[in-house]
Amino acid sequence: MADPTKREKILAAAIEVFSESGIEKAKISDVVKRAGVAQGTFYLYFSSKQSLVPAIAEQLLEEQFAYIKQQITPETRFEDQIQSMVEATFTVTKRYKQVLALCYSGLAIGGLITWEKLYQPYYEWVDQLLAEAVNRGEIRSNIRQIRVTSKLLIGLMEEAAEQLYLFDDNDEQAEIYKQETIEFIKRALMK
Amino acid sequence: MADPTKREKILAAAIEVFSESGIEKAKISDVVKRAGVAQGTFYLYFSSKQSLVPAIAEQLLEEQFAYIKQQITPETRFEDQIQSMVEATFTVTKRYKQVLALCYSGLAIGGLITWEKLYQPYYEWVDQLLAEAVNRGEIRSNIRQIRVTSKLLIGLMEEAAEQLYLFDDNDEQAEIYKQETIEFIKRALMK
Amino acid sequence: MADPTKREKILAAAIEVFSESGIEKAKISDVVKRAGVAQGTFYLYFSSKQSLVPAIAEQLLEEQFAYIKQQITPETRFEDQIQSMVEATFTVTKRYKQVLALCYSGLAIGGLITWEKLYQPYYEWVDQLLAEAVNRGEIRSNIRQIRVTSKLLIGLMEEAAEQLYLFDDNDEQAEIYKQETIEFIKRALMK
Amino acid sequence: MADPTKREKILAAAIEVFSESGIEKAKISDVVKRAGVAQGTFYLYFSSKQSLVPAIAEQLLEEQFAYIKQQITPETRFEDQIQSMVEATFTVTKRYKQVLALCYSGLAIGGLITWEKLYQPYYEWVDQLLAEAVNRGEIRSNIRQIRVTSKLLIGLMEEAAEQLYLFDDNDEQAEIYKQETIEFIKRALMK
DNA sequence: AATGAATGAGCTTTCATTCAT
DNA sequence: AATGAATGAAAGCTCATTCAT
Repeated sequence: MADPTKREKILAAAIEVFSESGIEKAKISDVVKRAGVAQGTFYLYFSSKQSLVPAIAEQLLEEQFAYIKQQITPETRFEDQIQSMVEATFTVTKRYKQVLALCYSGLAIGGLITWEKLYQPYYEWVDQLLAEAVNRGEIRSNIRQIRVTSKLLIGLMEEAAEQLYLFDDNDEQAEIYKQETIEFIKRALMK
Repeated sequence: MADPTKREKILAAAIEVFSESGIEKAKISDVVKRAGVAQGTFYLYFSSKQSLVPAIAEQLLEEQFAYIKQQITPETRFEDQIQSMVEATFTVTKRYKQVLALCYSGLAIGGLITWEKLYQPYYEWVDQLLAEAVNRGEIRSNIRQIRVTSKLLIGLMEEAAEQLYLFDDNDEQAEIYKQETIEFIKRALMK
Repeated sequence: MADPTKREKILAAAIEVFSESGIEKAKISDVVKRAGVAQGTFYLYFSSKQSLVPAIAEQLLEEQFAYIKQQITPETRFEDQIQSMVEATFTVTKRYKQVLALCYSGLAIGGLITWEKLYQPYYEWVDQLLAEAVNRGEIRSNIRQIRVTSKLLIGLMEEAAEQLYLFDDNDEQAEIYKQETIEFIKRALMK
Repeated sequence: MADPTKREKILAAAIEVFSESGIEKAKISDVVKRAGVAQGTFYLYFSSKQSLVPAIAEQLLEEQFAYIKQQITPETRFEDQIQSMVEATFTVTKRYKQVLALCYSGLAIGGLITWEKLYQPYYEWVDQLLAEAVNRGEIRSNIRQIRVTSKLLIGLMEEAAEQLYLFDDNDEQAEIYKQETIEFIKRALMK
């Protein structure tokens, strides 16, 4: 970690280039050009083109998670928390839609375990949110395994946002998607 | 469609090779070798390597959709239909887990529209299922837009199955995942 | 061996290029340019740049051995045979001096066994020559192991020729080198 | 020669690395790592990677020559001297077999003259040995040019040792190789 | 329709060398 | 004298695609 700046420059450039060209078409030569470093410098910080993908995914998920956490107030009602989470998920998905698809595809190729590991803190955080809501009596208590529900919850929100922004790419429908998702979740979980 | 047999051989070989090697590493030369045709023959049936992906996806989705449709009886209660759909989705996902991730990634790169189009009949079919259930008074009638709900429904089931088979890859947990998914959906939609 | 012509073209070009540039500096791109084939074609006939070296060595040794064999009459006296062999060795070494050094160095890197294998027929042929001369009573019969003597004999002739053409590169001294070598061998072996 | 210690460390490391990896594969970065100096330090003592080869060769030949000289007593009979020289040559070749092939190949590429120059003192020393033996009437006096005979003599001994240790690599045959070589030389030169 | 040898653009990666500190 | 991060040219090799047969 001699010079964090340089690694970061490369990573940032890589996110841009990968977004624009897709992972297959992206050339390291473009990445380094945009990062303003020499070709060889790339290999001081990353072992290969492939090894960029987890690094990008990590950064993205971290930003994403940080943003969502920051939007949620722990003390509020679960109902409001859901609304905030959905809003946050849609916001973040919109911002990173290109790269998210990319990461998904990049990791699908060989790094499913990595992906799972990166989501771990997010899962744990939602686990806790759910557990507290159960304790407060806000949501049903017949959940067999909280982790599974957390995954369904997160999966559903992301699925909805991806449907909207990746496939429909229709911002006018945003409200409908969000409301339907919130309603879906609230009914599925709340008493 | 002069010689359906040859096209099908290539497609089947491609599904195998793509599953084994991933989309990037897969070589046309391996596909044709396994299909038992010459290198050039490939280009009589497909315009490029890329063009294989939608073709694979199409075939897979068709099989998948056919299987699910066949499992569902139109006259039964929505509750039973959900159960059957979840079962079917898990079954199909398990069978094609490798290739599904692949297709997802392959299409994510450049063909999101295609993907959407391929899902069209599936969406329509679920739309109708939901509409009938609304008519029968089995599920809530405050659904703003049926298509959005269909997407959420399908997305949730696939998400759950993928979580189970792609990430956890833990067949013992299957029952828990299924039950939780069914419970989730029933509560979300039924009166 | 679909098209021997193309492989041969590449091999011939490689011998030229390798002679001019040395093995390290030689570029495959130059080889194919001179051979008049595409870059990729090279890899249809050779698996790598490295794999050219044994192929070149093989061809060279074959030519060399063929030439030497053709110069020697089996029925003549051993004394005359030695003279012819030395002459032939010097002739051939002179002709291929560039590439011989090259092969020697190229094989020294990783393929000593190959080198030994390529010499096998030459060794056997000299073995026989010596055996016959022993039978005819022309050379001393206290040779412990004919193969060792064959190797010494061949090694000495090549060493002498290489000294002359690679290091001294002085054609005026040729006669002296040859005469001394012949004298050396005759005394060493003949009764 | 500001800091002989550092130069020597690099040289010693280079001999090791070159022996293990061969000259092409050997990396300066490995050499400096093993020498325990920084990458840039290398270029304070050597102008390039290529320039290492003559330096290595020089050191090796010096050691080799020193060892051989030390084994030979000037006053003894030529017959005994030959025996000692052959023994010494085999010993040294065995010890340095890896690096010798390497040097040979390394110099073959571009530095034949260097190689010749490095051998100069060895040639001169053998010249003198032979001259003295002629004077003492131990070997035949019809040698046309002593230098040529010295080269043949040295070449033959090294050739034999290399055959044994580089190609056969069969220590059991050592005695046969040595005896045959000694016999060969004695007959070739002695009255 | 079928073949498969030939193509060649273009990629990643390596590593000797430099130079600011 | 010493460092080691940074450089960037250079090359081996791959593989989707073409085309003469």
